[in-house]
Formats: sequence, C-alpha cells, structure tokens
Amino acid sequence: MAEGEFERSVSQTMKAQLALRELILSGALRQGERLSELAVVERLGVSRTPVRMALVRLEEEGLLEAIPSGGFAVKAFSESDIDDAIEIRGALEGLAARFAAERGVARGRLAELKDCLAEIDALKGLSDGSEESFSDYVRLNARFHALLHALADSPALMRQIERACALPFASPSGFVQAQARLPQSRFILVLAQDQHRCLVEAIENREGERADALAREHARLARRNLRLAFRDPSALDLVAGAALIKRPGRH
Amino acid sequence: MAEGEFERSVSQTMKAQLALRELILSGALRQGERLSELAVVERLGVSRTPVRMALVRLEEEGLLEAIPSGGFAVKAFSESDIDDAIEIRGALEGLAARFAAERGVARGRLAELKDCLAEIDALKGLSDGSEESFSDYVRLNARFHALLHALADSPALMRQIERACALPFASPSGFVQAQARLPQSRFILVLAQDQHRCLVEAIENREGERADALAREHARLARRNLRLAFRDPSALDLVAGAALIKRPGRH
DNA sequence: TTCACCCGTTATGTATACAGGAGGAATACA
DNA sequence: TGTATTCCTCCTGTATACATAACGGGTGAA
Repeated sequence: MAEGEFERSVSQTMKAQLALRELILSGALRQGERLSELAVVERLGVSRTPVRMALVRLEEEGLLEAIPSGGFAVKAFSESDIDDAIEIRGALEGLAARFAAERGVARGRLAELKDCLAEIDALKGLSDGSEESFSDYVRLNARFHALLHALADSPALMRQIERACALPFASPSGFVQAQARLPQSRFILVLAQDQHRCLVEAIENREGERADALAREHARLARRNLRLAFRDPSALDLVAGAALIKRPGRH
Repeated sequence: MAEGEFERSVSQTMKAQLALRELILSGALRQGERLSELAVVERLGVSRTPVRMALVRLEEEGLLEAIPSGGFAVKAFSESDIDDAIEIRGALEGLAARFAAERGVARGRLAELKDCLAEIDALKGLSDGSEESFSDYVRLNARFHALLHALADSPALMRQIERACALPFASPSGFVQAQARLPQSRFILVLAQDQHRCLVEAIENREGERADALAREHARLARRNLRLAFRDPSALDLVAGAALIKRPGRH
C-alpha cells in the first residue's frame, strides 16, 4: 500500500477515530465538552455511522465518557486519576516483567532488548538537550517498553497494558517529550536508563519479584516528571493530552 | 421503572448486547464461529445498527475478536489464557487492596466488608452442599469483591478491574458455581473465607504489601478450581463461558 | 486430479431518513 | 421579579437502502 493511498484505503471509522483522538488530545475539544455527532460529522466530513463507531471506541479507550441521557463528553482527569493510571501501568508492566522472568524468554528476544538499551546509551546528545536526540530517545524508549510488554508472551496481559497506556499521560512515552524542557528532569533520564538495565538483568537472572518491583518503580518516574511539569506550564503543554488534566488553578 | 417495562424501556443496543453475551457465554455460538450481522438480526429481532453497536462493545469486552477482513468471531481461550487472566485480576485486586491499606479507608466501609464476612460465616449449609446456600454464597462473595474493588476509591482502577472481570472465568465468581459440584474443592471455600478475613485485617492494619500478596493468592484459588473442574466435566459446564475454553481433548 | 480463474452471492461498511425524547428559551402567571 | 409551564428545536437512537469487497462454487485447462 502506497503512502498516499492511506487516507483513502483506511476505513472511515478509523479515520474518524484517529481524527477525533487527535482533536481530543490536542485540546481542540475542551474537557467536559459534549460532542454533538452532527458537529463532528461536519468537522470530519464522514457520515454519522462511522462517527458513532469512533465515539464508542474512544469511550472504551477512556478518552470519552457516556452521558446518561445519551451522547458522549470529553473526559477530564484529576492529578490523582493520573497517579492511579501510572500506578496501574506499573502493576501491569510489573506483572509482564515477572512473567518474562519467571517463565523465561528466548535468548534472541532478550538480545533485542539489550540492543535497544545500547542504542539509548549511544545517544550522546541527550544531555546537551538537542531536539533530534530527544525524538530518537522517545522512539527508543517506546520500543523498549513495547519489547518488554511482548516479552510476557501473554495476549490477555498485552491487551490490558494497551488499555492502560491508551491514556497518554499513563503511557511510558507520556512525559518523555516534556523532559526535554525540564533541566531538573534530565537526571531522571539517567535513572530511567539504569532501571531499564536492571530490569533486563532481573529478567535474565529470572528474578521475578525484583523485575516486578523495578517495573513499578520505573513507572513512578512518570509521576515525578508530572510533578515537575506541573511547576513549568511550558513543559506541561508538551505532554500529550495535557488539556484533559483538571487543574485547580485554572478556571 | 416497573419490572415488566424493562424489555421495552431499555435501548435496543443494550438488549442486543445482553442477548448476544448470553448466547456467547452459554455456548449457543461455538468458539471461533463468525457472527453474521444479518443472522443476529434475525435471531434477536433488532436492526443492524444496534447489533453492530453490541458487537463492537463485546469485542472491547474481550468476548469477540475482530476478523481482519471484517466482522467478528467468537473468541476462544486456552488454559494459559485463563491462567493469565486470573493472574491479571489478582494483580489489579492486589493493587486495589494495597491502595485501600496504604491510603486508609473510612471505618464505615470496612464495617460493610466485615458484615459481608459475617454473613458468609453464617451460611451453615455450605458444607452440606445445599443449593440455596451456594447461591447465597455466590451473591455474598460477589458483594465482598465489589466492596473490595470500591474500597480503593479509584475510578481508573475500578475500570480496569471491571474489564479484567468481563471474562467470566477470570471473575471472582467464575468458578464458585462449579465448586458446589466438586467435593474436593469444598475445602477451597474455607481457605477463601480465611483469605477474605486476612485481607480485611491487612487493610485495617494498613499493611499494603500483605494485602496485595493476599489478594493475588486469593485470585489463584480460581486457578485451583479450574484445575479441579477440568477433571470433572459436569462441574466445568457450570462455569460461565466454559464453551469458550479451548480443550485439546475435544475436537 | 489438481490448480487457477471467474463470476455470483452475500456480508460488511457507509450514508441517510425518521421518530422519540431531552434541553433550553420564551411566555404566562403568581 | 421569580417561578412554573409550554413549546420548539436539536440531538440521539434506530431502521434501512446502497455500494463495495470478500467468500465460495463452478468451470476450464494443465
């Protein structure tokens, strides 16, 4: 399939889902705002049926909530909602790491993980704050976590993890972009990479409990980044879905 | 709303969802079977739109899987899929118990849990195997777990737990019905109730790690019940959704 | 006999029409 | 002026019609 054909070949439902998700995460739709189907139809140029489909899926995804009297509204998240979502991801990634450690994994797959670590180590520009290094880091970090999730070799767990990561600020990549703007959180990158290394080591040594604990603690780095980002609004705006966060200070 | 009006007042989508779920769990639709929308329309008497809605929701629920070329098929689960689903529930309930323990809960809500325990203790007929005692136990056990989930006071976690319990054999009540038929698994009831008590105690004493470990181990009782039920087909048929389980023995 | 291709049937994806109901504005009354 | 009521508008839920793509049967050739 050629690149240019993508927009035409993909289903209208998928198009609506992607476009709506983008509108929600970018903050184009305000939190709590009710989504009129007709308005979305006009905005996206697809008919009501695929729009409805997309709305249902985005509700399951957690970005929308059903209004009792019918229809959907953009969800809003408090700081403790985010904390919990991160903790949930930690618990699930912890379980994945534990599965990998206790059940064992093929040598080749562990090598992939180690390659990923080495590539991150090779990113020398990170501490200089260059933009391209950071986007590389974002990509590699996402890949590391994807490999880790797959390592558990459990479709059910994979499903639940994907669900947990659907909330952008709960995903492993959620706050990484913001870190580029926060000098204080550069240090966290070093911690994160060391945790990555320890995690792989724990899995290799089949230390399930240790792998679990490390994965949980690793997820909690996202909470620290969140705290730092709250102090620096320009960084917070780099977080995907920041518009969904309920902030007491703002009206 | 009067009882009799239920069928008329509820939306067609909900009707279709409930009816389809029942058809799937009861085994009226075979695992792997593709669901033709038109066939469902004829069977349920509602039009394609609500049927499609229900199909999408049941896919998100995990009972159906999307076929790449379009449409949906009834999902099938291997023994290890079920094991994993139970372990995932354990991890999430463990997190809920940990939240409750570490963050503390109001005295009144703990009292509700204790009342529930006392009611289970009061079921004298359990060891005799009387049917009505068992259905009472099923109800009380479900209530205990619902109270426990709510104790964490975390909407995000509640959501994930509900999702995990959507698979009937992963839910806390999944194998309880089957236990009535299995003399060997009666003993498990005693263990379960003791774990319930220890769990409440741990939460009360704010022992987060202990509460977590207990909840996980408690979930694993479901695995033991599954193993026992596999040996006794008449008990396995009492498990909701047993028809979805892939069994190497059966063709 | 087996494989490949073609064509008809059927199912899904999409669009749209219609009905019932919720929500808001305007008006009448206290 | 405040409140209740009524009416109107818009929206959602549902049904159905249409187009396109998939699946299977059948026929032909190797």
